[in-house]
Amino acid sequence: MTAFQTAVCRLVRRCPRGKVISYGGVAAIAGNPRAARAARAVGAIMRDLPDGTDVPWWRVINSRGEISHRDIGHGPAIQRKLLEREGVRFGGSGRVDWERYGWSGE
DNA sequence: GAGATGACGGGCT
DNA sequence: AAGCCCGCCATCT
Repeated sequence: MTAFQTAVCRLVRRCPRGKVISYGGVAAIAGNPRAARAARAVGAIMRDLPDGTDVPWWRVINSRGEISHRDIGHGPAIQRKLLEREGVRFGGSGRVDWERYGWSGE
């Protein structure tokens, strides 16, 4: 475990149910000054999380408020269901209301 | 240490 | 609106 991974995981674990945050946001709150760029690294960490982890990785989405994964097919469906189960509503364009569900680290 | 990689972001077409 | 491209970061080879 690197220091960066530890910081990111600790932060995401604090994200409350029914809330979401962007990859860039995680990097920023985790203390990375180049958040917009470090976002990629955050994604890599989420990707490597094992099943049964205590890190709510599904609450981490892209800056547009949608489930990204760039270009996958069925992966997003699982994440979306997990979020909807917590009360997060998706708009017609498949996006969440950032103002309503966004988390800023409190 | 150099090159490749990708759950990203932002800007341009 | 949808897609493409480029830049940067942490990691892995």
